[in-house]
Amino acid sequence: MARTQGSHSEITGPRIRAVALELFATHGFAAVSMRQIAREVGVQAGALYNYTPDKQDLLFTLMKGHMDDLLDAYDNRARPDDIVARLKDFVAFHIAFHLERPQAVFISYMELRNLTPENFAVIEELRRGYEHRLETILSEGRASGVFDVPDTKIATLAVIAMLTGVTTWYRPKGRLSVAELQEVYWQMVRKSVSA
Amino acid sequence: MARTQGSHSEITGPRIRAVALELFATHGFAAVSMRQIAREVGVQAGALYNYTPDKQDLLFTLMKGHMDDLLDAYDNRARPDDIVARLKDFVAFHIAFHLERPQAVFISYMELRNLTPENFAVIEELRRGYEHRLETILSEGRASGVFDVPDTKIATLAVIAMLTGVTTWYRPKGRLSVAELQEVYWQMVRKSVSA
DNA sequence: GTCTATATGGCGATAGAC
DNA sequence: GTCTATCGCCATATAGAC
Repeated sequence: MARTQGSHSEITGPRIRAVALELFATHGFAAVSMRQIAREVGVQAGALYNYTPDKQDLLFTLMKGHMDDLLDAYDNRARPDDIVARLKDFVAFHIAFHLERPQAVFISYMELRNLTPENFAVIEELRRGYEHRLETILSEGRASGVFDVPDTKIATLAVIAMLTGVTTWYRPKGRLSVAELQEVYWQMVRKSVSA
Repeated sequence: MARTQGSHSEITGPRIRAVALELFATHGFAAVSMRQIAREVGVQAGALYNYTPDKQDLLFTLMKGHMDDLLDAYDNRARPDDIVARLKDFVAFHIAFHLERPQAVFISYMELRNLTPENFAVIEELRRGYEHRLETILSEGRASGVFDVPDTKIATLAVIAMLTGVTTWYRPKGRLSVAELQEVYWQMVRKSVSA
């Protein structure tokens, strides 16, 4: 198929997002320029605007995509009937998912304040939806007497904060495998909410 | 005492740091300009350089001061003999200290990547020192059979991540008092490391 | 779809008058 | 100690040629 010289519509778009993800995660949204992204992609700065209306939209697209992936991945898992097993599954899922995409996780936690209010509201709503899935597990378990937590809302946030913390220090070459990490964290979470 | 017109050496320095703290926490280091800081302080941009050699030093001073305050405050507390009481004290201290200065906490976690490598190393060392204080508690408790944690290093990071998480959602006008929060988190931490 | 060129404005930091 | 003025540079985004 004949192609205009230098034209790569199917390649350049994803490349731009991949480069932006990497650069935003490393240096921060505000510290990265469109020229820097263009240089890394291998085009001139003006060409970026064929793919994104502006820099803000580039950030929003990355964060929205990450949250959609997170919710889709969780909702498409087999959901154990047993409530303890369901909590264990959540812990394992959260750790594995977050360790697989550290850059997207980093951006989604650090760059919230660089979103416009409208975009922030969208991401915030998705994040709350994810938290709600864990809170439902804790509430059900408490109702049936398996879990004992003074406040399911706080317990939800506490567990998620604890689990997400792994992304700040985990290195693939490290002492523990992901499976071992999942087990260590599961024991701590299990005990922290146990009756 | 006679004073040169417009000269305020004892006031301007602290004012600059207070304004920078506020603006860095709200918008991020990279997104805040020296002109913005100067405008908020009420001086011209050039005058800032009587107090700081550059923007980087302003950030480092804020972060270093925060870490020094944290370690001083912790080390100047009465330290309970009982190991469980010592862990409970750590939990209460960490929550109270962090909730009292949300902006400094925010900067210290979010702006690490905007430090020069030399400055980063200094902050990192202080942070490790703080973590070490908790790890010592967990190790002693495990040795005496009071705590059961598979890995004191991971347990340390997990507990700190969980506790620091309160700063991302706590609002002074909220449903729970700081004392109630301390109690809720203490119950979760206590159980998570219990034998 | 990508290029070059440019409009428009802000940046960190410094010099020298007062 | 603060001011005004400025250096040299980079920013986002757009226009129009190819």
